[in-house]
Amino acid sequence: MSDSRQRLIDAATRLFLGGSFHKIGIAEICSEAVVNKGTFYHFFPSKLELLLEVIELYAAEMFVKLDDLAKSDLSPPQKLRGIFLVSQRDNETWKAQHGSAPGCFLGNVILELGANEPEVRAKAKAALARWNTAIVPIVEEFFRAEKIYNLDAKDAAEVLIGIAQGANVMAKAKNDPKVFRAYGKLAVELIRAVANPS
Amino acid sequence: MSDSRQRLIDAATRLFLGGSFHKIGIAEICSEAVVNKGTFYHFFPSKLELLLEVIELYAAEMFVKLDDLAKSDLSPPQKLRGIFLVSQRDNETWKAQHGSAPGCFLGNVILELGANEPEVRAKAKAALARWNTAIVPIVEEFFRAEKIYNLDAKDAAEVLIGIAQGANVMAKAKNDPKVFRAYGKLAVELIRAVANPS
DNA sequence: TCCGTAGTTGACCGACCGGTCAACTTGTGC
DNA sequence: GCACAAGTTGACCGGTCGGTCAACTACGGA
Repeated sequence: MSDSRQRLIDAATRLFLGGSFHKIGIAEICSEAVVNKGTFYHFFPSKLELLLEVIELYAAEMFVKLDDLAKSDLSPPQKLRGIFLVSQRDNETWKAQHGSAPGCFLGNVILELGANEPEVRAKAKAALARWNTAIVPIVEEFFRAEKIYNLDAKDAAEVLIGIAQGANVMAKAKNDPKVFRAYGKLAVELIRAVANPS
Repeated sequence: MSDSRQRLIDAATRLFLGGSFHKIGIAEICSEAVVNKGTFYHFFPSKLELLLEVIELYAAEMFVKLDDLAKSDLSPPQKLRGIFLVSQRDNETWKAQHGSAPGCFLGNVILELGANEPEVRAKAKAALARWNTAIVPIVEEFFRAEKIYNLDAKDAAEVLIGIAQGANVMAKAKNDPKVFRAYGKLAVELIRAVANPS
């Protein structure tokens, strides 16, 4: 069994995250994967099809991280903040290796292609929905701990994802993954505030 | 006096917002602006240089909108929420004409080019800082109205911008500008909550 | 009227784009 | 040992990329 296909996916994941879909050429992906162009088209019908697969895998990886977080033994508020720390760690790791905070691959893809590639947007939307299901248990646990009964966990989870996407934009703009810490802290207060309006 | 230069900027603004920097070619910009390629390079040394100018103008336009909002006679909480309604209206207008929510041009540019083009990132960072100065009066007014004395208006303004960026990502992912309303509502509660921690 | 400058034109450049293809090698089941 | 599929190769395709350039026109000031 050849691993060319996997090498192509790995290479594309790295290159797309570090650059952008339209900037990275197939030749570059093949070069990074040490594979010939013909082999690329043996495994993928088009560059876009490869992207869809990369999105899928990125989404799955992130889902696992969030799921692990949900199953961890951290305190409920710590878990909530942990959602942001996951992104922070990813950004820090990448920046240490490449010099720039990359943001969230899903957010990058949505903003670059969301308006013109319906398949990409649909895939990204589905990925966000999956992340939502990973976060809901965290939110529910937080609700139980804080005796919050008047909020919908799914709605809250979605807002958290949105704020995390915003934090990714700011982290990339400032090239500083530390911004996530502030947003994580605020998110906890936000949920409490919405549950107990003044 | 020729208006070719302005037409090029207008065309590029439209095309970049609807697509992405790397996807749009100079030929396409020239075609949209009804200008020859040679003329393009008479006014701009490179495609990137044009982008920088487009960013500048987009940032200035948004600054005016936020500044007008600050000077309006809306109530303090309404002004806070208005920050999000500005983006919502922009997205709605564009979607009505082109079918897709475009997000925020600044966010789009940051995620696509922020990691690889230091000039772009610097420009975008500066633009975010200018928006911050437009929002600070809104936040300060809100602080006065709510008798909040323990928070820094500049910090709060920055968080608001970050959340608005996140809302733009979500709006583009769902192709639904209505999401802004929820984030605007939440932002008000968030500020209150951080000021009065439980 | 003439000059200089600003603006315009479109052919042209080499490089690269995404994608194709027919020939070839390698691995597998029988 | 053979057949067949899976995988690999790299030359090749038309088209487009960002950018250059020398020739040309339009126009305001002296």
